[in-house]
Amino acid sequence: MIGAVTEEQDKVVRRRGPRRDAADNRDRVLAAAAVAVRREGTAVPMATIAADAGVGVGTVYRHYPSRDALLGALTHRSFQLVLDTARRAAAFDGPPIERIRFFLERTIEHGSDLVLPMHGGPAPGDQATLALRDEAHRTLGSILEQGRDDGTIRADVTRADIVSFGALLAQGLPHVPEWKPTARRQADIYLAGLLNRAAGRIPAAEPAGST
Amino acid sequence: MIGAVTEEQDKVVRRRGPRRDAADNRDRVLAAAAVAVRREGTAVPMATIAADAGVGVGTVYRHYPSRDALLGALTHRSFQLVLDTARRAAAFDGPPIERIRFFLERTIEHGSDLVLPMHGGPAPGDQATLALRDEAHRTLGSILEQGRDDGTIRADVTRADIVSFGALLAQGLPHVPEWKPTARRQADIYLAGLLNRAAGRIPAAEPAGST
DNA sequence: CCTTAAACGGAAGATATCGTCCGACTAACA
DNA sequence: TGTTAGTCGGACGATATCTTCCGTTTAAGG
Repeated sequence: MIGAVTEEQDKVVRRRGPRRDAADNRDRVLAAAAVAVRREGTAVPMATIAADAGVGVGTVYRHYPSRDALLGALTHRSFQLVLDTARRAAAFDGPPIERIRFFLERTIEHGSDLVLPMHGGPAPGDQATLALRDEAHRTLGSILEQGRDDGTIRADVTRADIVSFGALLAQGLPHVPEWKPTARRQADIYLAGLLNRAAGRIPAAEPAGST
Repeated sequence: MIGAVTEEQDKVVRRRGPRRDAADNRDRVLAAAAVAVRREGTAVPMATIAADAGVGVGTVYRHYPSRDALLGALTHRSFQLVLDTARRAAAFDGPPIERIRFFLERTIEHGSDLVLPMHGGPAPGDQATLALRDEAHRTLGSILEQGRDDGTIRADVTRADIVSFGALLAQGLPHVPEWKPTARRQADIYLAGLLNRAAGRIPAAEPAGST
């Protein structure tokens, strides 16, 4: 009996992996959706996404059974990118303010890959994505605390402030065609505002390589 | 003959003014549209707007013959508010940085009345609205120049920076329910970043009027 | 090369939304 | 109060978009 059961399970568990074309199309649909959603909003026709991805509508619906599923996948991917960026920022070699700068600049560069703010963040039931978001917030929070502890960053700034500002920059303004340069300027001004004025200009430590 | 013609023209020219109920409904539709568009995006069904305004769809279409006309009216009104705010800011009694603060705070307060950034600014052919926008930009620019001239504001900041940031704050983040407090914090940080650090606190040169 | 499970595209029925049209209603003026 | 131009609401036919379904095509293992 046990042997037979094992064989059956084996058959069920060892299903073939996904086909190449399927995996490719899945990615292309997600990428096309990201661009289309930023361009036309979340109500963009599925047919448009399919056409942009170079596949049929049927293929879109096979990979993402509904519009919500597709938007959910988009959101998940966005938060993956945000968390990844936050972690790289935390590992960046430099004072806290420069880590935050790193985070904001990278976020701006991601551009149309970040679709999260446009339709309300993670769905309340999407635990996986919520976990990603929370971890990203925590990571950013730890950077901020370093800056508060060493006195270089205003003590009244919260991690929610940084996160909100990053989301604002990622979201952009629909009617500004070349958003990135503008976003970089905004970030520069904002970062200056983050510094603790009372601290004057800290001795900049060593010019570099003082790790 | 001339007399007869004059009489006819008189009849044509002296049409009655708009009826009370018509004027009221017109305003209610615009107000409802502003809220609905911010809540659901520019693709919000006209029926929803009509219901929110407490009128029939026919009434919406009579006042605004198409969705574009309605969005155009929304945009026009938004820029009227922005220009008005900019002018009040310019007349505000205080140093340039406080005038800019006044502008940003007022812009945040307007909240859902400002719908402009969500669908791409004024239509290219809408001269009246474009003029409103340009005048608002100029007004803000003059405030900024005062700050640059007296050395209190960073010289590398442009009026486009201020305008973009204001638009960002007005736009908000869809998934943040209580946006205004967050926006006020962002503005506070940004304003700090606007100040000219090198200037330290300069002796204010001449109090003013040295133009 | 052959077999087969899986993926593909797009036609088609079901829905949702649009914008028009017209009979009923009412504010404004005499 | 009577007249009437102007306004109101919402039903309706046209259009747009959604999602499913299935015959055809293809990647991958034997």
